[in-house]
Amino acid sequence: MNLQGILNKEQEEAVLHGEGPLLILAGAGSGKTRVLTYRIAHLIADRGVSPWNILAITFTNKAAGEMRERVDQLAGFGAEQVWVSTFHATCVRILRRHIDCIGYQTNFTIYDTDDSKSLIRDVCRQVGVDTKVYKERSLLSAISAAKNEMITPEQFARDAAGDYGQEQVAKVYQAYQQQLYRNNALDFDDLLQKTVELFSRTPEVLAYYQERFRYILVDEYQDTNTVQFEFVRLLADRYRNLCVVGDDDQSIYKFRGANIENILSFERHYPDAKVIKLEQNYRSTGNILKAANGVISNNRGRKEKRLWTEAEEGKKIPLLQFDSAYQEAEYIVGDIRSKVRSGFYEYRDFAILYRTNAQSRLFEEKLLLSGTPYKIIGGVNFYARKEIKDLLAYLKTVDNGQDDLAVKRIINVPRRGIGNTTIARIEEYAGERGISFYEGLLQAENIPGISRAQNSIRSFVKPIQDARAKADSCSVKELLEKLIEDSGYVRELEEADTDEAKNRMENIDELFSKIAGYEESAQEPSLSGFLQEVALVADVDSLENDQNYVVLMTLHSAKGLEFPNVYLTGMEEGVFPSYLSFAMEDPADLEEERRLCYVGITRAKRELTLTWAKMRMQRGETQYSMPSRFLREVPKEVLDGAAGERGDQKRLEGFLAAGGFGQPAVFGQTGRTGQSGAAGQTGRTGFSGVSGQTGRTGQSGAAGQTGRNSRFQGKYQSAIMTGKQMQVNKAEGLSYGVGDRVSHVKFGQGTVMNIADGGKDYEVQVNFDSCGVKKMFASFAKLKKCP
DNA sequence: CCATCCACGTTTTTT
DNA sequence: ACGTGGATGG
Repeated sequence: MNLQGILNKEQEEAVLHGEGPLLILAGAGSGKTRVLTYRIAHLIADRGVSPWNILAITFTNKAAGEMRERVDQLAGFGAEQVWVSTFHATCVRILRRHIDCIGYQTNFTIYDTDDSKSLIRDVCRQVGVDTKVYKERSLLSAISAAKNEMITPEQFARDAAGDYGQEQVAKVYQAYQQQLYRNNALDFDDLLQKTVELFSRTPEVLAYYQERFRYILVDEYQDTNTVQFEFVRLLADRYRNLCVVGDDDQSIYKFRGANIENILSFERHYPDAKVIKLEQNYRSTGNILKAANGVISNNRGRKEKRLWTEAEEGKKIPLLQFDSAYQEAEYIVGDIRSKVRSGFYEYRDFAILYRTNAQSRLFEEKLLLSGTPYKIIGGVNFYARKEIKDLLAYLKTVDNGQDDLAVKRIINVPRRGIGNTTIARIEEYAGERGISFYEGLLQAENIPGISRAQNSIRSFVKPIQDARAKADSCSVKELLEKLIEDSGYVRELEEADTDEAKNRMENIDELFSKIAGYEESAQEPSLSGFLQEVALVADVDSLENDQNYVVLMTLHSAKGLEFPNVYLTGMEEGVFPSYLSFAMEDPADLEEERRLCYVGITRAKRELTLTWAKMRMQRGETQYSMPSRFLREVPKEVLDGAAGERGDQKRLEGFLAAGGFGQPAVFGQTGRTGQSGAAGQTGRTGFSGVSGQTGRTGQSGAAGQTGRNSRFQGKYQSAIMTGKQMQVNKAEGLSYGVGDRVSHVKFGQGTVMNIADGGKDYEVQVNFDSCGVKKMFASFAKLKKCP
């Protein structure tokens, strides 16, 4: 493979490294993914390593997907044999084959955090621990921490002896683990922990995987916790061809067990390890890098390194002060719009970053008001929504009746008149006989004291038994269709006829699209396969590069991403750094916040804007804050002098005087035209040409919809309330009209019959070739116009 | 058994 | 401010 001119000296050295342990300390933007992918390609092409013998591990599905793509491109034929996946997915794959060696069944279900919490609640009731004294959340994090440190319930109990509080936790931990086992379920931590247990207890299984994975590469190594480290260590033990890439300055997950020591002490574990530092940054301008270096250099206990770049200095960094968070949001949205209007940037070039999810609210409001397309990453996960969890519980029950939690979740959803008393009786009956809750239901006639519920139980069990009978011959889609029909789930929602019910229906439709997507892409689609995939997806994974919208997310979610324009917002003492990080007196917590700041700054390629507000609402209270200490740590010479001190006021005034956006005066103007003001604006400035957004911009002015600012605001407020992520704004307009041919992921092609303005969205009526007329919401249906 | 009301607790997040 | 979950009364 010819690497000439593609890599710098250090990168090349890392790529060409032969056998043995290798630690790559890769600063932000130094091309670590490039090094990893080229290294894989090099191993295959130049060293004759079989792709089959390579394992590449990442933390997120998105990172895995990206690496997969790049490896496939680079390494060409055979590349698909390389195992590229997340820690958790890797473990699931191994456990599905071998977990029977340690007593579980291979069709185990995976519990998410919500499931774990419910289980903890149940368990606390069982063992008589008061959840008012011992909160589920803290119990769960104690248990999770124990699992990450590979402390078994028995060992935990031993260590806890004498400490009443710890003894209670130990009791819960033990019972929790037992119940998981009975439910044939694993929580997220178990996936790692059980794999390590499997390796330790069955040397032949370990030997198989050691032999299989002769070359192991781990990305984001600074985020590994103790179990993950142990997992990697065991796998690599035989051939010692372990290559890890990480940046101790970007370790931001200590709170969930990431052990920064893993990277700092790699050389201790592998004294013969080769260490390569990548310090040349290819992402950001000189000023942005200086800011990042300035901030991070305040941390102690880090590996010394200094990012440098050959790139130009770039623009100075505006540091803007606002009286309120409201104005901060207004300014930023206006700034984005004017930069887009200038024609030099598109919406997708901007990211608004903040410390906590709650801060997204104000930005969302302003973006909606101005008709700017945006996407919020994070917040409530799609798969964490009630209706979705309900339906998945139905599917889980069909797939694996041993999951008591899933069964109990839906036994009375929709309402069947099965209450706590009945459930307790069944639990008791099943407990005595050592059978699962669902098996108990099947024998309901034998259970005394629940005669009145007999019919209800039958009406719950029947649809599930029917579905089971068909599970092998039916697609997942057909199975779920039948289940929601027979169980009356959708009927209940239809009858409710509220906005909320409508929203849920849309989410259910979305779930069907996901199922359709799965069944198309999977090699051998199956119910278990679908449930497994769904259990391991996150929200960041849904970030699509080809969509044109402003992205909003927490600093944590932003790691690994880059944007031409970044706004680092809410830079206030108490917000960022979070008050919790200095209330606890552990200086390590503050250092983690500082790393977070470093991560935020280094996301920016061309322009970075730092903002803070003197006043903002937090938890219903007005809070006044001082500027963040991190702002002081940014070297003065890279800050935009004109923007400092009073400069920001000037800018703001200038901006507003120039017509800005969003203020009542502007709305009055646009409203008057009766058509759509913002559309006129965007049209004039060549917005549609630049953005590549099709769409009749004539529809795009949200302001044009109503003349009255307040009414308009109310309408959009309700859209915010629903919590639905408006990936495609109504305000963006539709790319199709009545009579056009369109296609839909699930229903295929059809003809648009009608488009009605449904308030916060368009309701589109389409006559599909395959299944007739359907009504759907435009923002959700993602209809594509057929050429 | 179910609907309604009040109190509580709110970082960050993957999987 | 806001949603969740437990207690309470019908």
